[in-house]
This record gives sequence, structure tokens and C-alpha cells, in this order.
Amino acid sequence: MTAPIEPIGYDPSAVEARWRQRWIDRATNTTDIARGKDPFYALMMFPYPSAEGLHVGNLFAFTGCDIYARFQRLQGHTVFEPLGYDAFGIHSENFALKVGKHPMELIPSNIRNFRRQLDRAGLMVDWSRSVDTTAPDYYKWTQWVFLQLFKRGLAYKKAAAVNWCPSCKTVLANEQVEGGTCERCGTTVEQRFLEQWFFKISDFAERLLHNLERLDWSETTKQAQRNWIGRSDGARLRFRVLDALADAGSSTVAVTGEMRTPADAPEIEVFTTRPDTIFGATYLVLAPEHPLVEAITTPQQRSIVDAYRARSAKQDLISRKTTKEKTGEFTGAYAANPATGGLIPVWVADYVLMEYGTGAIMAVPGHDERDFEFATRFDLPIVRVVAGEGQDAHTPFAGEAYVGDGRLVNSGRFDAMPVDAAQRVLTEWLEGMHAGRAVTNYRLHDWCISRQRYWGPPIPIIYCDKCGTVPVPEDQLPVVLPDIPDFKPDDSGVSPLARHEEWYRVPCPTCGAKARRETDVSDTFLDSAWYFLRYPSVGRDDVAFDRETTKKWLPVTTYIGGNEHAVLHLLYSRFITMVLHDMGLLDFEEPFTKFRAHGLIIREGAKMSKSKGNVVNPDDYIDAWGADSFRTYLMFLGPFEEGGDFRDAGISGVKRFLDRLWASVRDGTADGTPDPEVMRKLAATIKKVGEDVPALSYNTAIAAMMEYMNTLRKGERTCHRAEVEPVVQLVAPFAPHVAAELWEMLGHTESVFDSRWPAYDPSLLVSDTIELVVQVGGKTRGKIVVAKSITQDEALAAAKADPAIGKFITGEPKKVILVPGRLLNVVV
RNA sequence: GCGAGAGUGGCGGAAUUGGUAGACGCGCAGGACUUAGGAUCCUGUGCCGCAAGGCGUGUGGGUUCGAGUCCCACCUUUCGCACCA
Repeated sequence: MTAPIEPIGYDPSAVEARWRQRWIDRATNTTDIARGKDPFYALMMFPYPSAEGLHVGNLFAFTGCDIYARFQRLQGHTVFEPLGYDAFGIHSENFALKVGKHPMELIPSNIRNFRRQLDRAGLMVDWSRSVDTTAPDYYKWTQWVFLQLFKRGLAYKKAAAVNWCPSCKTVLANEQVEGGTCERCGTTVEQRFLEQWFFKISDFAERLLHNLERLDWSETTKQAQRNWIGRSDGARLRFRVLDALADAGSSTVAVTGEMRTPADAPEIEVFTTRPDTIFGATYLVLAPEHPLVEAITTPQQRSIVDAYRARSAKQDLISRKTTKEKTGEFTGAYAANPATGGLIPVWVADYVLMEYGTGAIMAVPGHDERDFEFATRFDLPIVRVVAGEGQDAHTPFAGEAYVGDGRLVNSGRFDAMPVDAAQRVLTEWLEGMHAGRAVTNYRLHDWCISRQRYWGPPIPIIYCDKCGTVPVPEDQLPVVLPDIPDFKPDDSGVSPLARHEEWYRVPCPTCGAKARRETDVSDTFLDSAWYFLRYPSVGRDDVAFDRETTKKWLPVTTYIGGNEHAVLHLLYSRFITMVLHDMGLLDFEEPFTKFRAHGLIIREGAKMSKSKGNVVNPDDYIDAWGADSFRTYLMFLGPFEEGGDFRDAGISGVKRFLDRLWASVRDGTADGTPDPEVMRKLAATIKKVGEDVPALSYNTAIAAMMEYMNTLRKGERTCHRAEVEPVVQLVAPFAPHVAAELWEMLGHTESVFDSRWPAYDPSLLVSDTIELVVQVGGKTRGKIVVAKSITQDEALAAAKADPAIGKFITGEPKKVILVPGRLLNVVV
């Protein structure tokens, strides 16, 4: 990058340093939480303070939010713009392990570095109310949130599968497994079953889905949440397992209506979205982990089924889900298809997932691609029960399942019924036979918050042999994370905290007997699922959030952040808010009234990353060009919600713009009168910027201001003070330091941010003459200046009279179209 | 595979309800000022053409007086989700 050799225009480093200090001295950015009128809570997603320091991506997001917030302040709101640090988690811990430092040492120094960089960026952040998720006075309340869920029965413990790297001896998050191997060491990952704490978010699936409709959020974000929640309407159907021994040795499917089944025979419950295809269900499949596998497998099949289950249990979760090749084994058992009465074999296969639906399916190979593939591979019968257009009951399958629409065939008395009607009718029919019922299923599963790690808030639970699972009493919070040197996870599959008896041995809070603490810590997503509740109440030691303050400041007016958190963070925050609302602790159940996702900054066609060597260090640019130019340039790259392509070259244009503004204020005169044409353009610019900024169209707002500067200075004219003064206010959200300086140069003593957004006279924007575009045969041939109220005939006459246009109008017009105020099209 | 989005000059990107395509900036060219210019200022800059004019928004069709914008098919690409029954 190249910096200007000798600074021209104004000197950003001097101006910016001066105003940074004044803002501190005058507490300009400190919000009057208690008394401020017309509150506006402008929230940005808090960063993880990495050792690398602030990333341009962070700064892009923060700047975009800051501009919005400063604009709202200029509109007269009392704006609260807090920022903090999301510093717990595997990310920090792994980095600490890598560099051989303790996170308790590393994180504070990272935070200091972040703060240094953030201070230079010109953000209107109220640092008197910041949070650090790793501070005991913060995670005390994270633990309190856990206890509230526990109290409500929304936190429970169960065994669940996790990814385990045998080389790193640690549990891995799904994101840390790449193609079935550990992202750090390349070892094949296994799965382990561990007891883990879960939050019952699935109970809230319908509300989380339904409420989306009334939220003012980016549509892409809402759609991502809908997909994640994954509502699907279908039916649960029950298949009775026949006495396996009675059928031993028979591998053919006997069609018999006789139920030789004992009354207590097990039943397999499946979930299907296609109850209409029940007549085509030719076999059942259970997930390898399904509890009934044990009970129904015949002695002959037991050894191969056990081997299969052992194999899939060993396989890691990710590669199992990504391997497309179908595998499975026959259990030896048969079940009765409730529709046909026929016997169908029960298989076990890993393409059925235990965590979705009931962990069992009815396979309809004729009309499901996966079942078709499986049935083909294992030579299971494939029956057509839906015929599309031009097909009938006997149309063969052309190497693939038929998943399209159509009418039922081979379905007894339901033949010829359209698929959509059959879904309903067949569900009712099966319901009548007590073989099923309509249900809605969600893909969303409960939130596993346990981490067998060190760097997180300890889960506030104590296990007592007498009293069982006992929550730590609220007045004994926080459960402080001990400062231990050996925080590295080991082969045991339990948290490093479990190695410290002096920490986990505690008396039971209820009976006083010897008891032990839970040694897992909680997921970082829990830290961030409630932080926005804390900011306005920072400083209160007695409550997580003050009732009155919260009532005044929440829900968050506008939240801006990355779409990478479109699902988890935003969904968990909504969930926690809903729970606290149901407990009567909050008056609202949706935390973020408006959410906008910002785009990504790319460079040289790729996302910035250290490995690609295309990372931009904000410090270098701020040194060379100043924070104001850097901020404005970042916003000028492209639409804020889409991101942009960072190139060094472009920033000079933005600096030139600010220099020209500077020069115009310095050289402007108060003598004489402003130019009416310039004032007209100014009014249009105030209008445009005032519309673009709240729409986050920062790039076009900046373009409009640049355009105005071109008008203002055209032909090296000396401008009038009234022509330039409002521009200082328009530019203030983007370039706060230089705006503050210019505002003072103009003689104002109060902060530009406490001035009000400039007004404009709308009457300046209407004129009685317009430029009418003239097309002949749809091709633009020129434009004419005419009265606004011109009639079609007059316009036509004027067009003919214009020599440059008239020559194209040969002969009588066939048709004339006048779009009032815009265009005339003459068809010849 | 499914879902959502995007393809416009040399480059980043603008374009109300279908109504002057290319605002603004970078870059480039010419000029002014200058000992000098990689500073500043002015002018020009989609492509072809001396010009008149023609051609132009991923490709091919369509609707319309008029399409970057609407419809159909296709290509490329980005981002999510991914055996979800």
C-alpha cells in the first residue's frame, strides 16, 4: 500500500487524537441509561478477542452499526451502543494450548489489544458498560441463567454421542471435524457416548418458527432459521413386530392377514411425511442405536447385526452422515404393514438417524430415492403406489424412485386418489385402526450445552449421593473457574476440572454430606445468548438485569451482525429470552426487534485469511489514512448487507472527498447569498442521505455526498457557508472525528452529535419544468426541457420541433406514449 | 441433491412501480499550476466508427410502445443445509 508522501488537506492523526481525547473528557459517548429520552439500543455482535487482533471484518461490521447508531442520535434518540468480548470457548482454549500460555493470561492481553484498536476506530461505544464473558461477575449470571432453566425443567442430562479425537484426547465440535478426521491432527475421529446437559429448545420449536413472521429481520436469516427448525408435517405409524421365531427361516414376504402376534409384541413406530405411500412400504429400517434392535434381532442374525452396530458406533458422526453408500443388515424380524397386512422385513441401517423422528422409518423404495438405492442394493421388493401423468400401476421404474405427484395405485380402495388428498385420508384411516396419528416433527433437536473442557463457566450443579442432582444455590454463585495449570484435556473424556479434587469435592448444599461438582463447563453460545440483557444493567451485582432498566431499553432496537450466526446464536438468544419471558422476568419474548446481516469483506476474490496472506491489518490503514477515511472507505466498497471487495487503491478517493470538504469549510464565506441551484442540490442530497442511511445503503449515501461536493466546488467556485455546513452533519456518522473538528471550525460549541439532522425545504425539489426523455420507436433520441404539465400533443409538437429528434419522426406516428414527467415515446 | 442470492465498462459498484444503463469512486487520457509531481485543480473516458450512426447489462427465447428490471429454458458462481424419512 502507498501512503501519500506529504499529507495534503487535513492531518487525520492530529484531528483524530484530539477528538478521541475530548470525547473521553466530555463523556460524549456515555449514555444516560436512567434518564435518557427516546431510547435506542443499537447492538452489534461482540467479537471473540483473538490474539491476531482486530480483523477488518470486525471493523466493517462495527462501523456499519456505529453509523446507524450515530444517525439515530442525530435524529434525537438517546442511543446506547455497547460492545464487549466473547472470550470463552474452545477457540481460545486451543489457541492457548498451541502457544503454551494459560487462557487466564492470554485473554486479558488480547482484550487490551482489541480495546486499543477499537479506540482508534471512532466508535460511539459506551465503554462504561462493557462485558467480558470470562469475568466472574459476568459468568455468575450465565450460571444463573442455567439455573433458571434447570428450575423450569428445561435443563436435563442424558447420554449422547460426541466426536472424540483419540490423538488430541478431546471432544470435538462438529465444525472441528473435516471429512471424518480431526482438523488439527488428521486422526480419524470416533464417537463416544457421554452424559451431557441439554436445554429443551425443541419444546419451543413451533413458537420459534411462528414468531419469525412478525420479526423485522433479513429474509435470508429468517429462512435459515426456518430451515434449521425444519418443521415437517406427517404421521407416526406403528408396525407390530411378529413373533420372530415363528417366521424363522422364511426370507420371503408372506402375505397373510393373520396376526400371530402376542399382545405384548414390540411395536416399531416410524415417522413419515408420506403416509399416502403406506401400501408401498416393503420393509422397515431402524437406526443402529435404536433400542428395539436388541429385542427383535433373531439369534441367527445377532452376530452380524451386533457387528454392524459396533462398526457404526465406532464411526464418527460426520463421515457417517456424508458417506452416501448404503449399508445395513437384516435383523431377522418381520413386522406387519398395517395397510396391506403383509409381512415386511425389519433391517438396521445407518442411513436412518436416531436423532431424527423416531429413529425408524418405513421404507417406500418406489417413491424415496434413499430407500430405492437401499432396496436395489439388498434386493428388496419395490412396489409402485403412485402413478404420475402417463403412468399406471405397472409402469416400471427407470432406475430411480418416482418422487413426483400423481394418483395412488396398488393401494386397494384408495386407488386413483390424488396424493395430497391421500395423505390426509390415509392418516385418518390408519388412525381409525389405531395404527398411527398425524404429527408434526421438527429437525431442531435439544441444545447440548456440556463441554468436557476447561475454558468456560462451570455448570452450577452438585451431585450428592443422598440428594441427587442439586443446583448450586443462587447466593453461592459464581462457581469460579479455578486457575489450574493443567487445563489440557486428556483421554478420560471428562473435563480437566475432574482432575482437581480440591475443586470438585464440596459439601452438598442441601444436606451437607460429601458431594461433588459437575465438572463440565457450558457452551460459549450460552454466554452470548443473554449478553444483550446485561449491557444496560452492567454494574448491578444483585441482579442479572434490572427490571426497570430492561423495560426501558429492551428489546434491542437494532441488531447488526454476521450471517454466520444466523442460526445458532440468534436462535439460542431467542430461546433464552422466551424462557425468561415465560418465567415472568422479561416483558417481551423476542429480543431483537430488527436484525440486519452485514456482508463479508473479501480481497483478491477470496475471503481474508492468514493462509491466503490477504489479511488487512486495520492499524496500517488508520496510520496512513486516518480512521475517518478508513471507515468511510469500508462503507463505500459496496452495499453493507452484501459486503465488498477490498482494494488498496480506492481509499484515496475517499480521503480526497474529506479533504475537499475540509477545504470548503475552511475557505467558505458567510458573505453574499447561497447559489439557488446549489441549495436545490443540497436539499436533494439531504433527502437522499437521510433515506439511504437508515436503509443501510451507505455506499450510495457516500456517493450522493461526493456528488454534492462536485457540484459545490464545480469550476473552483468559493462556496457559501450555508451550502457546506449541513454536509458536516451528513458526513458525521461516517467520519466522526473530522466532522467534529469542522463543526467546531464553523463556530459551534455543542457536539455535532447533539445537533439535529439538517432539515431541507421540500419545495426546492419540485420545479415546473422537467427534462422529458424522447424515444422514437423505443430508442432514446434525446431530451427536451418542457413544462411539467405538458400534454401529449404539446410534447409531440416540441419533439418534432427539435431538429436532433425531429429527423427520426418520419411520417405520422402510429402511437404516442407519454409517461408524465418522464418520457415520451413516439412509434412511427 | 435441496434452499437462498448473484452475473452490468479495465476495476469496485449505481440505476424508484418496466421509462436517458454505467451515478459515485478507482484506473486511464489530455490540460492547468509547477524547478518537479506519485500533490492539487479542470476536462474527457462503455464498445465499434472520421462522422452520421450502430452495438451493448452471463446465454437463448418470450411479453411490451419500451426490459438490467417481468416470464420460460440454460450456463456460471457465492453462501447456507445436507441420507431430516
